[in-house]
Amino acid sequence: MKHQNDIIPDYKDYFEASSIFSYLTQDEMDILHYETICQGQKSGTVIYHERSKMSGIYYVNKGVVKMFKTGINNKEKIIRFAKKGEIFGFRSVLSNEVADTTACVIEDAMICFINAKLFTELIKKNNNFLMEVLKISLKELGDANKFVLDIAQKTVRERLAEILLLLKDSFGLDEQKFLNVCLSREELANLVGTATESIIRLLSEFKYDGYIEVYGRKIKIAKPEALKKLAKIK
Amino acid sequence: MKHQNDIIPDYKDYFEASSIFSYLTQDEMDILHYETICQGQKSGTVIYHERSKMSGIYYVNKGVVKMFKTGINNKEKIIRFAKKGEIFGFRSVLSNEVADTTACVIEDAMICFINAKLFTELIKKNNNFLMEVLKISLKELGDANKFVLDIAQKTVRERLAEILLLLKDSFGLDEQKFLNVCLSREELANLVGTATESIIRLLSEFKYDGYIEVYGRKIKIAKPEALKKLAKIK
DNA sequence: CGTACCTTTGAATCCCTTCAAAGGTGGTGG
DNA sequence: CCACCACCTTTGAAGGGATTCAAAGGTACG
Repeated sequence: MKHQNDIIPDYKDYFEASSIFSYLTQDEMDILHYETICQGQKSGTVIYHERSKMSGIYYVNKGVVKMFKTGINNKEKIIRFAKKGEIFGFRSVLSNEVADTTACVIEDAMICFINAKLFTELIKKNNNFLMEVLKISLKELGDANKFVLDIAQKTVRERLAEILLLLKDSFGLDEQKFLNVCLSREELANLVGTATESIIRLLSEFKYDGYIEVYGRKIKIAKPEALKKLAKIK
Repeated sequence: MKHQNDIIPDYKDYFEASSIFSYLTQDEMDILHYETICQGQKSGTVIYHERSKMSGIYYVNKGVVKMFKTGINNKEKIIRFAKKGEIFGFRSVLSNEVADTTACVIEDAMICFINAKLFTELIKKNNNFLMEVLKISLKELGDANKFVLDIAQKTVRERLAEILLLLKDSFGLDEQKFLNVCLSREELANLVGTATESIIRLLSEFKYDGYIEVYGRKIKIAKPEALKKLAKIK
């Protein structure tokens, strides 16, 4: 493994036991470790841009990456996050297309690069591994379709409540019920699909109603049940 | 092959040469033909409902199927269409989840059913076939993400223009430039993600501007370039 | 030929966006 | 260490796109 950074985790720590790579054989794992390039990345770093040609896929060893599409007036729409143990960038590599999202670090991260040749080889040789990539894609597809329904039919208020709960589920809460992820108001807006000002107004409304507490970018989910009701989740 | 219907196409005609099944071996193809159940289905027939357990996947030999999710006030959001040569229902089968959409015939169809056991066996045994299923999923994922951006940032007018062009691309035009698919105003609304009345007003606006011609449910794409400009497609 | 459903049009309302401006915060360099 | 600047957050006000409700006209099918 080629290290390009001073913080070097243990060999075995690069890939989570629960990650998709647990489906590889020992031999394949050895090759993967040898070929993988890991690098620390500061918050704000762009891993790749929309419309750029992809030379491989990425694995998040630590930190958080947001993936967004750029639309009208350069306004971003966050499609999903990639966090510890997850891969990203494989859609473009496997479809042989340029990237359709931009990937940007939002929490200091350790990002591992796996070149396209190796990744496609692993996929072609190892059926179990391929199956797992398919399952990840299907999960993302299900999530995307669900979001399409939400954004088409729910109000901004309902969507914000739902997004807060989704963030709770995917990043978890600390012992004081604070979300384990910090987003700017603009990022929240780009996630919900609305204007920054609307997010600000609604957060202060939720706060007033006692559903959440807000300290800067730290959000405490005080009453998840109330949010759930508000979000009209079945 | 078990026929449950009076119109019986040629053996070899069931599965398009260009379909995903072309990646099967001859042996696999024989088994597939033996196990597949094909049936004519009238427009309006529901193939499966949201939240129902899936016992297999479906192949469209002829006709068109719409797949939609049901949201607030039972309003539908059409997620995609399946037409000749395409499969549907595999997301739920492979994820081992209940259906997250309802599949409903909108143009008299011949639908073939492939039981889950056979489908998963084929997928596990034939890597090329699995790879194709992955590619279909990735295509759908890319489309879904694109739509999420559109619905988050574009106006209804822009989205309608874009949807008309998408319908043109996926169903084609006849020699008089009429869309080769007929949708009710409500279905168009459920596709664009808006109210039926909005679609009616906008269609008449497009008509007034000479971009389209409308005769009942038949829509003629008179000026695709104008629509493209209107849709703000890059 | 009547009924059910689809389409059309009008009017009122509202949710949300946009624009503008002020207040707050953090980081950097002199 | 403080001043300055850039960026983020907040609040107000105005405007508009889209929804909703209501009712009439049209069409298809039994």
